[in-house]
Amino acid sequence: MSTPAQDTEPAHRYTAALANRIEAHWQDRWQADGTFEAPNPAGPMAEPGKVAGRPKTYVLDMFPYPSGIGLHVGHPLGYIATDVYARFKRMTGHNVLHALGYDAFGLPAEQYAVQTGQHPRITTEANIATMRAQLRRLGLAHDQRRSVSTTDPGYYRWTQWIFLQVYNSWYDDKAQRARPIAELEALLAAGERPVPPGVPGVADGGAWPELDELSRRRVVDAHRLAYLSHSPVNWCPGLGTVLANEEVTADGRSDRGNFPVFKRDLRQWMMRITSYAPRLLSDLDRLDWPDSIKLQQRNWIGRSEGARVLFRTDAGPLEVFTTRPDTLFGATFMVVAPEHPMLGQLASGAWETDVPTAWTGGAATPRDAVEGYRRATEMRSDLERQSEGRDKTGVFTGAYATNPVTGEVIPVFVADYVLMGYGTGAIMAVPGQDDRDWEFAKRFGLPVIRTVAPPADFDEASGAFTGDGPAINSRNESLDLDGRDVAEAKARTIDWLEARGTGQRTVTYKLRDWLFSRQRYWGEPFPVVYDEHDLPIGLPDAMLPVELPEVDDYSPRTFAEDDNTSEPEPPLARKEDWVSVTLDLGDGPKAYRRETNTMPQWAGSCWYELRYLDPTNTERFVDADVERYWTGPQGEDQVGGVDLYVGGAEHAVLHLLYARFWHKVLFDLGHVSSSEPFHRLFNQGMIQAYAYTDPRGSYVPADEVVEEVVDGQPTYTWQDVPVTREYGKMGKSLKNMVTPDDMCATYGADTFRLYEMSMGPLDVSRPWETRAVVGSQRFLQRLWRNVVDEETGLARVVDAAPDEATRRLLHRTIDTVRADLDGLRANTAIARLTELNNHVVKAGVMHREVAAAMVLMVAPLAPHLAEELWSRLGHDTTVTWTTFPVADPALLVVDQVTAVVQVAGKVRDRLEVSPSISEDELRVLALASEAVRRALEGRAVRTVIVRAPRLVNIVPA
RNA sequence: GCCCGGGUGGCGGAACCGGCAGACGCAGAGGGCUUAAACCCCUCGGCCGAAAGGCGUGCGGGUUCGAAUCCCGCCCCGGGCACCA
Repeated sequence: MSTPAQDTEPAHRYTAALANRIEAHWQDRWQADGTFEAPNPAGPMAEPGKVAGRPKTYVLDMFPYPSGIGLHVGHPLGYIATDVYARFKRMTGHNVLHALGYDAFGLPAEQYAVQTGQHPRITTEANIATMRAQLRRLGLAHDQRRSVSTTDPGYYRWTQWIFLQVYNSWYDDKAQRARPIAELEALLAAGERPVPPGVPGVADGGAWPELDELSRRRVVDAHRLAYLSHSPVNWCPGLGTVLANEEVTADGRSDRGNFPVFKRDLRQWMMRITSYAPRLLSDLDRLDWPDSIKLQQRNWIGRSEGARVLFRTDAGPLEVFTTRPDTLFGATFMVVAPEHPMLGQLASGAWETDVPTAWTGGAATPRDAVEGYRRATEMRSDLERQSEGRDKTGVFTGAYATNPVTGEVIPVFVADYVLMGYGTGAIMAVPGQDDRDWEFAKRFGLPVIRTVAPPADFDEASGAFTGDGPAINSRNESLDLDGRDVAEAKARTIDWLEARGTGQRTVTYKLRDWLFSRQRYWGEPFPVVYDEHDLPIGLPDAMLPVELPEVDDYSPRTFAEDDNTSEPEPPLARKEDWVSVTLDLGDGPKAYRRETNTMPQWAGSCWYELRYLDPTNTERFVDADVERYWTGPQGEDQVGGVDLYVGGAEHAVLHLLYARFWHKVLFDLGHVSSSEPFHRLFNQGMIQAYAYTDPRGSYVPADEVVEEVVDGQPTYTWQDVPVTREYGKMGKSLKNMVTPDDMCATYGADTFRLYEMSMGPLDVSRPWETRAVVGSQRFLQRLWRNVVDEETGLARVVDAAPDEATRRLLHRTIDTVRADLDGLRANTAIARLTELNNHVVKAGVMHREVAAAMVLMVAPLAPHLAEELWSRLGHDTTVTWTTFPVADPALLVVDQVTAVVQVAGKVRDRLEVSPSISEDELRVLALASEAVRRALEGRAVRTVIVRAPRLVNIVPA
């Protein structure tokens, strides 16, 4: 065991030590030669000669976050897959752009920095350096010149610039696109657009010429795609920041940290992503994305067709949204959300005499009841609201409304099962046809009118009937729905409402505007200041970047996780000498206060794929020609965008939705030529791992666990103690972490790459198994030994032409490997290459022609080894730009195939036949088979199915 | 509850449009080389059975000359959404 390997091993065996030497050598060489630098058509990276005549391919990995913990073997899976694909594309004549940068702002960097006591910039830079080194060791063919970091002022300057583009635009619903804000001002001034009602601080009904300067600014601000909103937002005291809807889990906790989240009225920055809901939805059809991701985005955007209907009340018209206008005759009460703006007016009267106490909640007046309910709702976290079960709560407002089709007077309630953020924040309740309304009606003793006839076997006591059926009880003097199905009844009702001006057909989306500010230090500062009126002003481009200032205390102000009375405190607000600033914004030096919130982590990743294209440009975020070349519209569908985007499915509705939104704004404003950022998306699966716990529930080192089969059952022990196996994530605390560094040291980077690619299809999750890695190493060792003499280190290939069988196998392999690599199926490509390699081992001779082709085919997978073998075969050029082998069609034609002979669908014989054999010939041969005669056992033949030349199926009587 | 995926040897997986189930690899068994071991090379290997043969792609049905593959109904696992009117 202690015998040094060198004593017994041949001097030139492909061991981990040799692999590591080869790998270091070629990595240095690639770096010195700039082998993977992709030429641009224009700008500082322009090399028009290299661009011409080559199709382009843009291969992108999801922007990694440089974690302080380091990588485990699961992290590089996607990077290796894109590297294999990118290398293959280079070898088939493409100009390939493949780069990797760092998404380095955000909560984890800040938390890690707080733990280590170092400034986030220092920790972040150290983490990036560590990750670069880890990834460099894998031989990833990235264009290093294009590696950007979101935390670099040269990068976030443009993130701020894009923010200002969004800020300085509005959405023209008629044109269905964003336009510069100056065009809105012109339209307002010309009277071509009315001043909308409801702008805070502006009296309704005023025309533009009558408005003062401040009111005009407020009106314009109310149209911006990035705007300040004073509205209920997700406030997370445990994190000390507000969060976007996408960052809050279904049970009302923060996605990160798992702290409770409260709805609080706060002034925060929002982005008007809702304007883009129709296009974000419909453009999904043009994308080559996994159906599951498209579906998740569709569900998140949540389009619903229905109608808005006005109900008359003493406090004025109360508007509801419903997807079931056909059930209007069954609306026996109404419910408004606790945050509804009309609530105060609705609850202004006194109780009538016979109102049940269940309705009043015991309050003396409707105002008390509603106010108490509203406050109780506010004090509860979303989590509490949900965990209190689905038991409906609410109080009567004391107000009544008139059902527009029946003329009936119905009570109006307030209840938290109606959400202010969706529809109009008010509903008509139809207990007969809606489960939630049914529950509420049962609890408060409200009447139920069925307007859709349920099937005969329907249990009337069981609740609402939400299915389709003929309408009943739905008739007045001018509208008769009875007998109509749901679709027909909906249409007729809407027509009736529209004719009377009490309702209209409409489409509603679940998507909410994007809460864009965070109370964090480690993020992009907003390029915004406030004037003496506390109105925001976007800074001019010339003042960018607004650099993140150095501060003494960058830690977030967090609170007890259930402390919902506290106020968010942005760390930057503590730096008073930075916050107060004197600027000349065109009207002389004046005092301003800076915005102290920072942007969410998603900001930097919303456009990084564009910066890779032109990372050093100081004039524009990306040069127009460069952008058009790499991501411009092309092909029949004219979509454009990144050709292949690989990453995990966890970003389905976060990054992927935000990035699409920003990209569309940039497209509308003419800054990019494609309407979508990512044309093709591929989700790689996760590499998971087994973890083991001892009887006390503590994790034990997974690599020290012994597996034995006892009585046919696998058992696991650690230091003779039985342990329990579980399957899940890989992590330090689970004591099952395996790192790429471990694998490179033990086997070499090429073996590691090959193993990750051979484990299975890229999109499937699977368990990591270190002991299986040796299989990939054996393959590379055999390939090495087939080409190189282990004693001398010299190539041992023969120049003679290979035999016919070998050559045919080679070309069949070339044909399938090409197709497999192009289709991201490296696992099956490797299987075919292994077969060919094993064939050469068995033949005992490696012909130069075969060796060259094999080395080139292996090059995308195991690039260092391929470079070394290519060099030892006498070449002085890199394999990177050498043409991938092409199969000779003549050698793919087989001269003999195996025909299967079945009797009653069971294989009974095999015949070697010509591929051009006729059906009749094959039938005769099959029927003559001795095995067939035996299997027939004297029975007569009823039918013979012949599929020449592969198969015959004989069906006995 | 609703919506997506997915269930194939001891394990990871292959099988492209309905036509040889289990490619390739790991682990295993046997053999060769070796003083010996490792490496390497060869052979075996779904299950039952001595064999002939039978049974086999989560379970139960169906379509078909023929089903891992298509259809219907279940079960289990993974993921997403969830008071969205």
